[in-house]
Amino acid sequence: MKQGSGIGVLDKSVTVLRAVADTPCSLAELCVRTGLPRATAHRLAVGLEVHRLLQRSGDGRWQPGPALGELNNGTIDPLLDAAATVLPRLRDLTGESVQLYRREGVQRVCVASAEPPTGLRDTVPVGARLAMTAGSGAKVLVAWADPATQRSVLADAVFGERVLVEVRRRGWAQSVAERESGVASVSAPVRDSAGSVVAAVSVSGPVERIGRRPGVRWAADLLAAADALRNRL
Amino acid sequence: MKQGSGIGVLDKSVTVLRAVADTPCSLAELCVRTGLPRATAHRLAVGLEVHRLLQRSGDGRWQPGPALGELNNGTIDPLLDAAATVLPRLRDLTGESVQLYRREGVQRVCVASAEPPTGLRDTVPVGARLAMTAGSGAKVLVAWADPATQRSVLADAVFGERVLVEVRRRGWAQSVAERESGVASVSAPVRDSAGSVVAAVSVSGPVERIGRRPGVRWAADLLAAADALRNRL
DNA sequence: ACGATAGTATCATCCTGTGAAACAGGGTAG
DNA sequence: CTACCCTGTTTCACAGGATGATACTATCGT
Repeated sequence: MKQGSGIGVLDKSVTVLRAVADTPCSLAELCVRTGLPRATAHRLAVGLEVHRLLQRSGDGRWQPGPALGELNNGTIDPLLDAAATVLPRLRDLTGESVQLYRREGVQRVCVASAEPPTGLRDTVPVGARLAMTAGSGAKVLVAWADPATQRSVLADAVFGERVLVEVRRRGWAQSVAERESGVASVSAPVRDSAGSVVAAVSVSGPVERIGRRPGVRWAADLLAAADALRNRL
Repeated sequence: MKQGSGIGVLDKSVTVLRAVADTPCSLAELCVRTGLPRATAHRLAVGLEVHRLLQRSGDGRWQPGPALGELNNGTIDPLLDAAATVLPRLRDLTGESVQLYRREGVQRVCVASAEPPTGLRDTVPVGARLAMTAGSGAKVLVAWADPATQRSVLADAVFGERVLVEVRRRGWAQSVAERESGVASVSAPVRDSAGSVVAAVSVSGPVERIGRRPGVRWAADLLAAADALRNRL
């Protein structure tokens, strides 16, 4: 899946920004998260700092800078605002990684995430584009998509129309090793006040730990989180 | 004043982002605002669009993209949030350009702006760093700065300690052709709930139109705007 | 039909960004 | 106290990426 614009420096810079979006980190950790050599990661991070897109905390860790809010002309996305408190709470409750996805055409984008600080865990960087052909978040977003999008996606999806009917009936979806080997997840739709599905909130983690039916454990918590998000829109 | 990081593509990309932060624009206008050749402006804008840092409105104009909010980990700056409504209102009331500045060391940064759509007007791009040695915004930020910063700035400023005493007494500052020839401005401090000055809000425009004593006309409106900002912090 | 303007694509050229290596500083184990 | 490891920062030869003039396409106004 195309993640780059074709402009190397821009692509790497965005990789760096995404790497610290969820959690601040040291330069060494930034190299790990981005895959960049230390000299390159350092040069780009300092460059972004000059433009106030990144800043360093007191202990030297890299984190998002104030210009991100300024370049947005003060526009606050209420869903992201709500996600900033709801996702960490769901992560703490479940002990697993949590993501929020939005549909964009026949792809989905991770627009917010919260993950446990240590241990084996599923990491989806903010900004990452994923296919809509696999995974519980995809099932949810497709289940409530327009018919044209459904037809387009189902042509290549690992699930079929029957699964989508079930997702709409049950109100949530789960998957095992669909998007990624060894990972299971469960997702629920986030609706706006008009009832339209505007995002999907997901809990994901290794199959060995969360089992093949994570919905049994966490559907109620997920639906509560989805409601909390909806109530803030 | 150093505005660049030394990484050409990053610097140009940020120039593009800043150019559309306040008001969306066409590609042609983007070239004017950034000074970039059309091929370069187009390539960078499309690259930023791929990363969702820019997006195109229905009529093809470039505007901030959703990733800016996402990369910020949902962090909302209440001052910028408040500025998004207060600054446009002040611009409409005065008919002139309005800016919000924050102090950063011995410089100030324009963190929000609102300007009239047409005609002769003072443009300060969001993200621009200005000196603290001239201009009404500088006077306000220095007047309430710590003594060390005051001493450092006053060594090179076009105003002296006496001016700062007067600014603190009066509660606002004005200037004529200090930061820029032909431009006059008036500024007021924005305080937080503890009473500390956290920003300066300014009205600026051509001297011929707003006169050499813009404070007479707009000090009351400015102070009201500063209060409106403070009440949202 | 024509000219102007805007958006998009191409590609020869040259300048920029890369990243291995070196350096400096701090922390820790022996 | 010394040696080693790790982290952050800087340097610079070189490879490759970004530039921007130009061409192309589409739309609009006269």
